Amino acid sequence: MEDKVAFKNLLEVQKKTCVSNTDALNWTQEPSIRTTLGSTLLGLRLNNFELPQNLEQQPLNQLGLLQIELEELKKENQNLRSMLSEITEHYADLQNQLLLAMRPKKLSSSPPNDEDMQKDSRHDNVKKSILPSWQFLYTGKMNNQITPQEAKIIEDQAFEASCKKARVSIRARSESLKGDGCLWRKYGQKISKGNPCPRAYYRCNMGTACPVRKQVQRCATDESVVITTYEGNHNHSLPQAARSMACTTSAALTMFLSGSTTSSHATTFSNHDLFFSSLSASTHYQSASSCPTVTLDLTQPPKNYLKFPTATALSSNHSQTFPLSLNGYPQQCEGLPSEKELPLVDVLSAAITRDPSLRAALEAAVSSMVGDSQNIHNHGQLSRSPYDPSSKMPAEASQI
DNA sequence: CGATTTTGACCCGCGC
DNA sequence: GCGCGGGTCAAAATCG
Repeated sequence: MEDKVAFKNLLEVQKKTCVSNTDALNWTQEPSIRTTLGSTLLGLRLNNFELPQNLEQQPLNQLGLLQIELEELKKENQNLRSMLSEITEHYADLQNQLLLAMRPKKLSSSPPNDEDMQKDSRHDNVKKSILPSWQFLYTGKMNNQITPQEAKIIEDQAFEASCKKARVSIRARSESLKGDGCLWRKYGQKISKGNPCPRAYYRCNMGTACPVRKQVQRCATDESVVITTYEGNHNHSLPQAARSMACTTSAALTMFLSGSTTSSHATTFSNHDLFFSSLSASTHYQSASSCPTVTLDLTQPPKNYLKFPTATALSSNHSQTFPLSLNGYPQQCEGLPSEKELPLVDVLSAAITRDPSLRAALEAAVSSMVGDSQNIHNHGQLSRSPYDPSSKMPAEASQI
């Protein structure tokens, strides 16, 4: 009897896991998600045929009940497979629409002049380093629809966008801050306009010539909130704590790009210092640097983010913040139909087509971050901070 | 004494 | 062209 109960529980867990992992596939083909879903489906399929060893001793009516459940699960498994193929197809369509929306801008522009040509040659090496992370857009059936010339145009746009480095900004209560696992060297401090608290500038001191920098500043309106902004990618290996943070921020960026919070991610990162359940995110251009910045707000109270992830609302006004929800609750958006009326792919494609700034932000974020997520276990965004109790507390850290 | 922080000067992009 | 503001540099100061 215990075996039967345990087996039913197993089936329930598998059902829930499978459904939530399908949710997780929304508009992303991130390998980790695909792997997770694949292994879950495989496990479900295998377990369908791996009955408990003493099942033969169960009464026939119980066996029949279990067989019925198995049949139901098989059907559900089949449905999930069809959903998966449908979602994959929608994702490819979305990619197509994104590229189509990007094409007219460059195709209608004048031919490149000498200066453009010089710029091209000057940045060829940089382009080559950007391309791999951008190339994922040219996968699947896209290969049949994008000519090499168009691909180059899009590549140019990706380069232009990624010149404005995407940054990750984290808002957190100072008392909740822990070390991010990396060594930082302070190289400057400034009083910025509109905030009496000084802004401190740090450079990663772990690797030689590591380009990663971060800014730390207390919030002007709430001094208990510390805003830490990271920029660049580490060019060296990181300790476990830094990798953990990197996974968290990179995954947040990935989810932002895919427009959903996935249960598989939530499971994967639930043990991290910065917990997704208290996360809300937005991306915007900072006035001074024109950098697209993804902001992770860890000061908000936890939300029930395990609801079915849906489309994110997208602002049509590029001078404002794009309200992007990572908690599964889209924000209503003027000018766009209700998401109850449109599938996610339509909402996203409409918003991307409508808003060039969002498009640029996506390009920049994809260019600078997707490549990192591919090496997520080797590199990281964040590491030991001046707030790490084990490291020395800089004087300005107590001021900000 | 080397490593790190502090702090004023400088650079550069942007808006007017 | 000029002023403003953000970001960086580098010499001096401080720390362990």
